[in-house]
Amino acid sequence: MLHMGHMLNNTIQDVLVRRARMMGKNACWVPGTDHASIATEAKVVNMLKAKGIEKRDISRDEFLKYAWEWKEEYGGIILKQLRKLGASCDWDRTAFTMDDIRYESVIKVFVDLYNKGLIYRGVRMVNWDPQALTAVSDEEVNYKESHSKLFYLRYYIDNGEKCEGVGVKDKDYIVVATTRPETILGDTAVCVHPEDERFKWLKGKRVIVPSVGRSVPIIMDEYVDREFGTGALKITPAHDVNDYNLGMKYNLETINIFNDNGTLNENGGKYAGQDRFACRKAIMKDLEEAGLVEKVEDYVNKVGHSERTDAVIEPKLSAQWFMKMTDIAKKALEVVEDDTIQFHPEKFKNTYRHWLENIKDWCISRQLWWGHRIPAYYLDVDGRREVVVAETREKAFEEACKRFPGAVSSADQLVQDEDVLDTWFSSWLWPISLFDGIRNPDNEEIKYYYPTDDLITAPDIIFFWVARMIMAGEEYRGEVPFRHVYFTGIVRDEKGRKMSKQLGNSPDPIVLMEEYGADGVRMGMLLTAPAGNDLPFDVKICEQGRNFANKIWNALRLVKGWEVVADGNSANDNIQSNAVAVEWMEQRMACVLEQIEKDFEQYRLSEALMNTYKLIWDDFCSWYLEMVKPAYGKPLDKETYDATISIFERLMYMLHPFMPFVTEEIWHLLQDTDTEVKANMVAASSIMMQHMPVSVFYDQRMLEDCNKARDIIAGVRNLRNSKGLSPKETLDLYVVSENGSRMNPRFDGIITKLANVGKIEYVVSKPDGAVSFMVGTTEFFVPISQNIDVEAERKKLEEELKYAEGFLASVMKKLGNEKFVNGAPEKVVAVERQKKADAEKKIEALKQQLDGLKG
RNA sequence: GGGAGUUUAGCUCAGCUGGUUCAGAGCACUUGCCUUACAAGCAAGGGGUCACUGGUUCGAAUCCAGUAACUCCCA
Repeated sequence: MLHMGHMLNNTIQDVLVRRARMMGKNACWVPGTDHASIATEAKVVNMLKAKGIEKRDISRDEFLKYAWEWKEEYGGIILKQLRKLGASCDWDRTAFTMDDIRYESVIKVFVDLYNKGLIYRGVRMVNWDPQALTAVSDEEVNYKESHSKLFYLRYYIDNGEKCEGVGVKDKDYIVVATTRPETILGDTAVCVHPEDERFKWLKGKRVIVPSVGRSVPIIMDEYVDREFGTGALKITPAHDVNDYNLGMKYNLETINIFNDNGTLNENGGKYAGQDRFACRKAIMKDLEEAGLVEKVEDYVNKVGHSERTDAVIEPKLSAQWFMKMTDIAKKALEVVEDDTIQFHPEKFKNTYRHWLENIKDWCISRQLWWGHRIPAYYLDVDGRREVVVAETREKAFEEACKRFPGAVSSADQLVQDEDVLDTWFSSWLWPISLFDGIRNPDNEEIKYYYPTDDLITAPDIIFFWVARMIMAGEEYRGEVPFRHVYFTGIVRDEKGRKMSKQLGNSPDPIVLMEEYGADGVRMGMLLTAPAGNDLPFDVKICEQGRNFANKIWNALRLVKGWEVVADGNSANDNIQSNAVAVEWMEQRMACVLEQIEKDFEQYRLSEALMNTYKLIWDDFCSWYLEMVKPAYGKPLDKETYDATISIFERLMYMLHPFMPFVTEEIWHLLQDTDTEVKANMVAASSIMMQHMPVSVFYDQRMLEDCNKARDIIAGVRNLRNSKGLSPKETLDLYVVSENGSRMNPRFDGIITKLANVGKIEYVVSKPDGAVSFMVGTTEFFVPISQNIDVEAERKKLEEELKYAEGFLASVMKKLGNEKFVNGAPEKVVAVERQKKADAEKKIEALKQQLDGLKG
């Protein structure tokens, strides 16, 4: 099922791929799914159980048949849902980690790495998932804080007699603390620190494991943390990694007390058959009764849980396949350190480095059936068990004959390893195996598409997937698999909790899309998702997206509703200022486009979207369309109309990567379809095949002039607002100009229209019965018919004056500081001088106005 | 226990290698408008001691050190 994380991830991918496509690139986005070994196997096992079938009662082949059926039924759901989101993948390339090409690639790689000596089989302490009945890798263990108990148990000194734990005098026992009392059944030593004064007397002695009665040696090793518990540590080599290492070092006996499913085995004595947690209770009860418990404390520790089943992980000694990581990790680190691969945001470099510098060998075997079966074949050679590794049974047989002549007489005698490979052992080849680059390393596709450009992923699989893809890339292409890795945030609910199935706090994306539209949801997600930041998701942000789509739709209605006349002169008298409006909008687009291009270069998608949003809503809808909009019932000249359509069209191109559906629809409706030929052409085409506009040189001066005009318009509107004047009432505008300077007159028409001003006139001093506002250092007066509230005006002016004077004072302080004038760059000082001049001019003007009020 | 990151408006976040009136954006909020595209809207407006303390500097949201809170990763 699609969840919000998928939505976010795929929306981002789609934005990038649509943009790249519109920029004329051969953009390729291959969709695919993995086989999710553990999760899927668990589902299938449960499904069979519901049918009354136990996995152990059916053959491997039968089981796989059910698993494939399951895959066929559910495996494609996500891909189907992605289409609703608008994901513009290369759908006919859809791949699966267990389809033929990918399966063979994985096997080939395994054999190759084995032959290179990078893969080996060994008995190691692994993370055992007693529920899934498989080993999992270090990365698949989550440590969770848990409130448990610390049990203090008495280990009596062994005086050569069996100790039954009764009637023993003081000082002839030591106390050992443990969180897992059931594991005493496997204890084979007690360890203390060699420099711990408290325990020096124990040297060479032995103690009796409580209840068990086994005599074990005291060993002394610096590994022990003297501060923890009592300073004495029980050693259970079969069930703890550190204990295992000590066991190796001191040649201790290793007693395995657990079955694979977490119950006690025959070594558990009377507890055999009990679950490990039930046994813990039972054994504590018995120890209490035997007087072997010193005390029990509350204790908070971190307990490892399986990423897949959430079962408490049991360290278990078992034979597994591993991959050596040291050398390959070095290369993978280099290419990120030197920015051959860039991370966005960069901070993930730290996480990445830390992991690779402390990497351990990768446990790649899983005791499951659903997955790529390990191509290792065993045979008996003079009573020894030997292994050959080859891509097929036949090849393995050849190999066996060569290495062990006469050991086997037919391929059937070889016994294949029962285990499958970690799912990530297939995913890590993805960028290569997608283009069949493992089986056919020189094919045209892999040569063309590899290395890829962008990987979009969640930070929680940086090790599982990202790091390992880089390793595979280095190993099999001698080149990185991608140039940029964009880490998305984790989608959280409004309370900050990660959205998850268990909590049920994730909205169903499909329902959300029905409510707000796919475009609305896409925009909502992107707006709150700067790279790498967690994303506190609230369905409300989708509203903003929906509203935006609605806004654009209405703009289309407006534009398409205009009556257009070819003869400009008869159309209206706005033709001059319309031309200015068009010119300004073109400049404005070029300017914002430049910013958006920068945003994309830096993978700041939410910024790019916000800039597009403001360009369309504010500049285009609120300003431009209002500038050129003809009066009610009046037509528009064709030139302006054509320019408007062209602008509208390009804005849709810019928005298209973010909101593919509404832009596609509007683009079609914007087209001129007056002949059948044109209509057919439009119908056959798509906005996604059009060219993305690119930034061009723009006139900064013109943008500034327009900003000034916009400020003047806002000034007049503000005045209307505060004086309660209707927008319908036409006002006059007087501009104070003592030295004859003029504003750019090209915007006069626009000002008169948008501010509903009758005339603009330059004056030397204030006219009567007028209120004022300032833009920059220029004073504006608007005469109004009603009485002016002198007190209110005075208050307003005094406040402005106070601010200006305060500002001037701070500037003067700087300029009065010799160190500043001498030390700061010329430019900075000049700016301060300009500030001073402007502030003085403003203060002068304000004072005059105040004087005028008195009179 | 080790490491990394974050802290700026009610909320979510920009603010690049110190220097324009630098304290920003979107949303939310307030006021006035059913103005012939849009009330899912229009116009205008209010709002922050840049976590805290100290330092460097002519000048610090920005650089340095310490403190606090939160988050993530690893063992």
